[in-house]
Amino acid sequence: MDKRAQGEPEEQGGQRGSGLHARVLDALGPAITAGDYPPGSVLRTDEIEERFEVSRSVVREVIRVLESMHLVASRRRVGVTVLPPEEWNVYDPRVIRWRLAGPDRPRQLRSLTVLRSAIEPVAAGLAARLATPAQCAELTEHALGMVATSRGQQLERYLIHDIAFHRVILRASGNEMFARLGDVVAEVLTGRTHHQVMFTDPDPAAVTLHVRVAEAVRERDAERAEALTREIAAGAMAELDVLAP
Amino acid sequence: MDKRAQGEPEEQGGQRGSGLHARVLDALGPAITAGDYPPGSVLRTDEIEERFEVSRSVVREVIRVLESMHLVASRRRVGVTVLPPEEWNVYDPRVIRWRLAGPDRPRQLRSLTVLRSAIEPVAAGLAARLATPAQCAELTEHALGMVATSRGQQLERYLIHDIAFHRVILRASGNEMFARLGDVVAEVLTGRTHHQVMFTDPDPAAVTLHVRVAEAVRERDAERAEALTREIAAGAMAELDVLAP
DNA sequence: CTCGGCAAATAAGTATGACGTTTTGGTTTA
DNA sequence: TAAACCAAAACGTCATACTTATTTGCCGAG
Repeated sequence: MDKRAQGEPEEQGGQRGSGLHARVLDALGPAITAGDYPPGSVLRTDEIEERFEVSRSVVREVIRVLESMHLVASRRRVGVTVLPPEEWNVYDPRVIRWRLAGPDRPRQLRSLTVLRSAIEPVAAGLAARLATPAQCAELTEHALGMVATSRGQQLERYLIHDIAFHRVILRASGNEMFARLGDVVAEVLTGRTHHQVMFTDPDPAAVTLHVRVAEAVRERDAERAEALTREIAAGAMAELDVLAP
Repeated sequence: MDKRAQGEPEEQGGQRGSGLHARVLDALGPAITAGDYPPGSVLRTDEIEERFEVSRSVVREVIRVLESMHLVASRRRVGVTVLPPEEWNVYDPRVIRWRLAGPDRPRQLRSLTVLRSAIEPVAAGLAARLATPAQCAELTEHALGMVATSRGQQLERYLIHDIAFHRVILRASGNEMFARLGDVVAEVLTGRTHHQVMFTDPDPAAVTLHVRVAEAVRERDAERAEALTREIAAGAMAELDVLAP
């Protein structure tokens, strides 16, 4: 057969995974979640095979993965049909990433922010009751880091502390499902920073709130931790109304 | 090769999907989530191949799906290594189902209930602002259905209304991510009913709360809808402390 | 004795051809 | 006209050959 891409450094775009499997998946996944194939459209395996110049093995494995995300359903004699968005496993990190990278980004960002505003306050309340001393220390450290980097064009460093702060809260909640949202929060915060006008420093009020949350957790004041985090969440929602369509 | 399972009705256990792929997946998935293979253990494809008497293709597709759930990671020259629970995609419906069916059930049930207690009040608040008249009607209908079936050993019919009620709230919230938790809630409620002593009728207080939530949503009172749902959630948490280890 | 590189072994990754199975839809027949 | 039947289409499964990355460990240089 024809030799393709034999090792030369022609790494295109921003996908991870260098295998053929990953390459096809990172082409089809985003395309589907972007709505390029409207619900109900059918893909045939041999068509994909031809389009990407890969073998059936690869295509079939990709289809299986897409199927496991409920993006498509494969049926005999009919082909691989694209499922409507309501069916998608919207909690799958890859689906989230794909949608954040596509035209659905604003809507997705809003969904995720609402999700955050529901989860994080409860997580903070739990963290106040369960956080280890080490976690309390981390929390304070990152809150102070946010203060230190909140002025003078240090958004990138600020972002790191911000993400770490929320990650610690989610992990300290002691709930595995909350903990798993750390990546989602990171994605949202990163997206916000990188799409915002890069000249505006973070809202000082938000910074202060983070410090006070760390304080409340350290003092095991669950009520206050929850209430303060709810304020942070409200801020995030308000910010969204300014930025998103 | 040897002919295996050529169509005779030897359907074992409670898994859906009759393909070989589904059969192997429904054997390996539960085993891994149950902890039968401790994190770090390695599975070799040809070993699985032999154990289940299926071909390489099938095994590879199963591995790819397990990999997409972050239950395992496949590396060349090493094999397929089982990942630690912190890595698992705990929002994948199948992972949830598998864990609920295994020894991790109590812990999983607790996680899910905490998740519910964070999400559902916020969802109810949103539903109060966004629910269509039709959804309000559904809500009332199911709340009344719960009342009607709350006495006299009609737990199964009660359960149906209970599930439907929560599903409508989650869908009416207008948030796709909330909506997708409908199945999770259904799973939790079903599990609770079927593991509880089947002779105790539902708590009348909880029933009343549902009726009042429907009322609040119908009257577009977001605050009240949220507060009442928070009470329902608190009840579910309290109930859990009685039932779970 | 240690370090560093080269070579062989190993297991996953990919390609391909053959066959089985289910669904669909048209065609034939009562 | 309606029911039964047959054939084509697409996925599902199997088997096998070959490729590639990674690890292990041997061996020689320092």
